[in-house]
Amino acid sequence: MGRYNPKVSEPHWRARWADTDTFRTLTPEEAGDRPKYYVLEMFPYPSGRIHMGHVRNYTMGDVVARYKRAQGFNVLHPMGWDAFGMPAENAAMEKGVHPKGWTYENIAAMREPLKQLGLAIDWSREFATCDPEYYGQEQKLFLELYRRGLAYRREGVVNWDPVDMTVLANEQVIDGCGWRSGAPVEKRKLTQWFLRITHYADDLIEGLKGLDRWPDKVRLMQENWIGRSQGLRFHFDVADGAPSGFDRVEVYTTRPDTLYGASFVGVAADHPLALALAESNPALAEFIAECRRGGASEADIEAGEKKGFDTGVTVSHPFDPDWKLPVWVANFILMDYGTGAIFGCPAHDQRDLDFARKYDLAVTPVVLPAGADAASFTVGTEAYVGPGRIFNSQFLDGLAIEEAKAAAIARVEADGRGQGATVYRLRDWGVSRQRYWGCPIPIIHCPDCGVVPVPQGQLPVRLPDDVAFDKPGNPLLRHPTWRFVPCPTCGKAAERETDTFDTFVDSSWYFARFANPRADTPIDKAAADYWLPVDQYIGGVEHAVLHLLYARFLTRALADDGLVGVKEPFAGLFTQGMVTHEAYRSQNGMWLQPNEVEKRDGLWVDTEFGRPVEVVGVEKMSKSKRNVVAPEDIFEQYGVDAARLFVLSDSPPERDVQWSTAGVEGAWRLIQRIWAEFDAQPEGRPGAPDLSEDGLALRRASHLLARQITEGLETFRFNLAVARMHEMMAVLKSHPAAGASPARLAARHEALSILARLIAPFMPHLAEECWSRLGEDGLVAEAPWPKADPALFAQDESVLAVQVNGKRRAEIRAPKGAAEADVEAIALADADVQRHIAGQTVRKVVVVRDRIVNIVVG
RNA sequence: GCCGCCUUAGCUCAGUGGUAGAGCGCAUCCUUGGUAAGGCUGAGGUCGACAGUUCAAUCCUGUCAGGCGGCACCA
Repeated sequence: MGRYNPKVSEPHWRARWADTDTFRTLTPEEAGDRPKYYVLEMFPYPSGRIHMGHVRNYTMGDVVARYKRAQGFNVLHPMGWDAFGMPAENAAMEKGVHPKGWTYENIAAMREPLKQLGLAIDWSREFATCDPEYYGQEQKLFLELYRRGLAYRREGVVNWDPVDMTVLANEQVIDGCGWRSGAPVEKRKLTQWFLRITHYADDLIEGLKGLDRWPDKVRLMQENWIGRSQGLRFHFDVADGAPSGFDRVEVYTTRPDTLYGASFVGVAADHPLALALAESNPALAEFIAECRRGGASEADIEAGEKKGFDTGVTVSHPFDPDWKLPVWVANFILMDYGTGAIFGCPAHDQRDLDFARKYDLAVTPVVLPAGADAASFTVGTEAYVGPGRIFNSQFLDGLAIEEAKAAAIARVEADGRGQGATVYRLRDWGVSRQRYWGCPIPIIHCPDCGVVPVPQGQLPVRLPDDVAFDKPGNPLLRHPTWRFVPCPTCGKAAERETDTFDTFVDSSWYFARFANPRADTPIDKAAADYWLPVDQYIGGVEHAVLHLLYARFLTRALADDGLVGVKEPFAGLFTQGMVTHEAYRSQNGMWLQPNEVEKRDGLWVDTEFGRPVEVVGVEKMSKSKRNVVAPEDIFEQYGVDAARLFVLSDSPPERDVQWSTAGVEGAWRLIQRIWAEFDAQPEGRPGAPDLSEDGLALRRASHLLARQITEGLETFRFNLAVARMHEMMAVLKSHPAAGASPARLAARHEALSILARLIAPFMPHLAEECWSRLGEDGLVAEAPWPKADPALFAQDESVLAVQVNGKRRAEIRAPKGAAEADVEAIALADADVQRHIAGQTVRKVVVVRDRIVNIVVG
């Protein structure tokens, strides 16, 4: 007899797993006919500390990995490090440490608590993206993309983060600010490397349909992000006033049906026509400069004020050469979407209407809502964007919108003025970063030969160790020797590319590298063919667009090159919620840590002085609010299994879970209760359980539990599985070992054996201790998953509720599957039912087999 | 503004077209040789609001309200 002591048991069993290499992944040959299962959690950035979010993420993956192992799968469950990135350089600048040393020390510091979590991981496959063995292979992949034209270099307007002194992808700009620094982003012109993700825009959308084990939400977000739209691309002929060389204005529209409602043509401030006109028009030049300044500011976007400049240029309407439209430069037109020019149809587009009202341009309705009168229908301050019939539109009159679009496109195409087109919001992925701590782009710039790839034999291009961080900007650019190399082609003095990759490149293929992380090619095709796709990927929803879209893109690019055999890297995706905690603020406005406050007489006070403390709300654990609970402290106090159990138990996995002391104590108590039942069981193996009454209820409960927990695991409802464990404890308690008959003891033994295996994915250390206490052979981690015996659920009698006019009035027993007429007779004969239908006419009786009877009277 | 999700006990959440549930918390009592405790019993619900479909709605449909998330001058 004794309490379960995680401090002794947990290290013991971890040592056993390590000694026996329990979680080593089998080679395909070893696996034989075991099916493969690849479960992966998004690998961590090595910040140096693990947090509760890691605990939750990796525990979830571990639950899946252990469950699938028990089911006989050959499981790949690896771990690595997303190790390049800004924080290492910030640490270098702030503390004078080298990014490399800082990163590897952090990895070492995080590896220990992760191992302490008891994760069923094959650690032999571990790598960090900053290992030259990894990024060297990444350089090979890039050169392959370059060879195929999927990587290219061009000058472009980029998002420049003035704090991090680097370029950001569009996806990394949030509300006009850098996603990491939070500083307002500036527009700059730079020559950058891009990956041609737009080449796969259609396929990335189409592929979403097949991802039926992804959250709808994430698929929707990706679809919106790619932003496909169908429309018409065509040109207006310039009628008058344009500089030479500009005899056309190319526009894109999704509403060709409204062409007869056009009242102006608008171009972006950076449109070539606008720039050409500005050369001889100072007022226009000033307007363009103003657009550039204001365009980035959040307040202006918020206000949404439309501003324009009439260029004096006119163009001819495509359907009527005599109809002239003015060309305006407008601040709300984006140069990098479509053609950077539009035609304005104020009656049916709110932006165009705002603009037209401000500058007093014509507003001609051409779509007539059903029931409206063509003679009197007008548009005031709200554009009409609903359905209707086309009018005021010559040959389009009377058509529905979709018909009119087709007709207008057909006419424009027949006239040779343009054609139907698909346009995407998605833009190519800029991957150049002006940083040191990233994968060097393996390119040499030669004054004569231009862009020259680093030859395969000279890879990897290693980062130099001797760099200085005393100034902002990229140390590679300032390095005295590193970048000066001879041109591989002509041998003349040349320079290395000093930009490094966006770290999202590193994480776009690591899952494929795990198939064989020591291969001397980027991806071991045979191993990747065996393991990919990842069967279950788990991570935060914050990566719904960035990481997951890049990974899907790169996998397609690699598949087209025959390097991998699948287009979709992640067959199943689960996005888990955050770990939150109440935040506490003292009277003087200081944030207090959870371990600095306590509840006294129902009020929160600070522990030291007993002064009242305000509970500010439940927020994501963060340093700034100081509402952080360190996993290591919890491991120390309650054990690893209690921490694992708690992050799985209180909320559905996709939602946020609120960390609380009461919650982890509840987890601790469940662990003790489970152990107490094993501890109370007499040693030795009783005979096989029989169906005698003394053990039947217990047998039913344990087999039902097996069914329920299996279902909970299959559907990612871990919190439900934990709730079922709680219920099982009540059943075990009502069938105690003390004074039990042999039949009950046998049923208990069976129930406990099932229970130990069922809890193993959740509380692996406790499960081993229980398994061992029960006298079962080997490790529970090697034991097969229990199967429920359906025969136990068969019952010969069912209990039915009886309703009268929809209200429950009685309960009757009837043979299982009894005929409706018999059940009806039993129900009508029931004393309680008689009472409720007395004096009324029975109008109808509804019998739902084995469930309920409803008697309608009146 | 557009799109999506959520709303069930004090809290965190299950659940089902047919008898409303769990954990935690709370209250009462028992135990104090299982003790950083254990146990018994109990209270607590207009299933966000309204309307519709149905013999029957917490569940299906619609409208509204509140909360959360994503996108946002994308032509």
